[in-house]
Amino acid sequence: MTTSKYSFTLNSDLYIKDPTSSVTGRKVIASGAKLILENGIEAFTAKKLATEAGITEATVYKYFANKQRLLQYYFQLYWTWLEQQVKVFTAIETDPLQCLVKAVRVISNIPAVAADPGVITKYDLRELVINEGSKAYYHAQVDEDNAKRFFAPYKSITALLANMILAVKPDEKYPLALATTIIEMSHSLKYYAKHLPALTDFPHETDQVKLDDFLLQLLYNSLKIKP
Amino acid sequence: MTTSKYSFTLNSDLYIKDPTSSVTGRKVIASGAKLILENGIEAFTAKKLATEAGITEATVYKYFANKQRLLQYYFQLYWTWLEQQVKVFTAIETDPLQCLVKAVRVISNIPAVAADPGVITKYDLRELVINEGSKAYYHAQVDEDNAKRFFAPYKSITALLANMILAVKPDEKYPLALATTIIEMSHSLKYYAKHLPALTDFPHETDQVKLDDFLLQLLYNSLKIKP
DNA sequence: TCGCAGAATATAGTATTACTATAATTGATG
DNA sequence: CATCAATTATAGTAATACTATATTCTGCGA
Repeated sequence: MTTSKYSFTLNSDLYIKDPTSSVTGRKVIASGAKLILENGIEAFTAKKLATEAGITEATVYKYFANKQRLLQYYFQLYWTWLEQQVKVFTAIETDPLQCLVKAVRVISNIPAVAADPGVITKYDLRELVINEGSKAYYHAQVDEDNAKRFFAPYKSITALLANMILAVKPDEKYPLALATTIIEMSHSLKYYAKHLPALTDFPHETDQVKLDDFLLQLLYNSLKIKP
Repeated sequence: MTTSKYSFTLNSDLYIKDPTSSVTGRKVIASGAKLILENGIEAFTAKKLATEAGITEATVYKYFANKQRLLQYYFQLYWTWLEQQVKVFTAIETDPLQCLVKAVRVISNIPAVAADPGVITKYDLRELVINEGSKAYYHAQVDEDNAKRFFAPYKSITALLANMILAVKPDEKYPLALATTIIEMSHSLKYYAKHLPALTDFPHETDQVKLDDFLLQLLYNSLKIKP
């Protein structure tokens, strides 16, 4: 059952042919992620992907119409997976606050894991989304793409977190904006810590602990709860 | 003295020839902003800029090495100007809290103003930076560019806000991260309100008031102050 | 008024990219 | 064994992101 590595279904408008449906398709996904991570989406081309994957350029275009779609595929894959993770890890919690705290920890912190060659690790996928994810929607076609529901998983995890916030503090005026803030900053502060450390108080890439602490503080304070 | 429209000096590594030093250079800046705003940086080319400005493509390259540099020029122009604004508007405040509140309001809210043809309004410049600004640093060359101090103005305004935070709450553990959060969310929530309203609680573009309120709440709560 | 320098133009050219098209080959299936 | 889909090999196009160079224009000082 290699195909069911990711058991959820992604928006089929993202691809021309489902890349999980064949060995070649999976090579496209894996090599694409590797190259985008290494040199960024701007330097990434279909030709390089083909060479890396040992296939032809034409084949790449059988799966994805262009590199924007491939990026959006990773974006959707990541957020869909992360929402699942949040659900799995919070399922055991009964206390709404513990539930929320757990959710934030899951969102903020994905442990590195031994690499499975030829498959992207979640850790890599996360780094890809941290580095390039915003380009999936900071784009002239954002409204079109939104109409195609390409950002549904991102909205979905935000709504999930917002509901958890409401469960703790039912009169919170801005649950969605607060959820968005937590989610967005968990990504961008990690990028800043690595590349623009003057924008953070945790200048070392290793300081995941402080980032988690900051986000939880922000949340506790917003909900007016003593930690 | 049209030349001194922006009286501060930008990092000269950003350009090959100072675009404020000639009529042609100013046309490059104005037309570039117009086109990038209209269709995004991806669709923007030197040829289109040349046509729009009524000059030749070669001339464009006399001013900027590539479109990434032009974008970074707008980015730097915007943050430099905004920091000045913050300084000007907070100068009259003596109370640290009022000072901070004023700063957040200035950062979050730039009034639209009648267009001066051929010159970018601050309102447009802000929209450009909201839409495309993150691409100035979410880029494979971020470390190189950072070494060239291209992001200094962005760091500077963040540091300014962080110091204002410290003035109100000297024991704040994460002043920089909090300042970054306020600054970043003031931009991205505005973009989301317009394009991905499901991520916010203020779905109409006009709801600047709620965005301001959200950011101030976030700040008050983080500083544990009653509004 | 001349001559000069710097600015901009006109023109051309290159390597690369982002695709699209098509015929030939392979490989699995019934 | 025939067939059908997947993939390849090959080719081609329009656009992009520059770079180069010779020419023209413009204002300025001598």
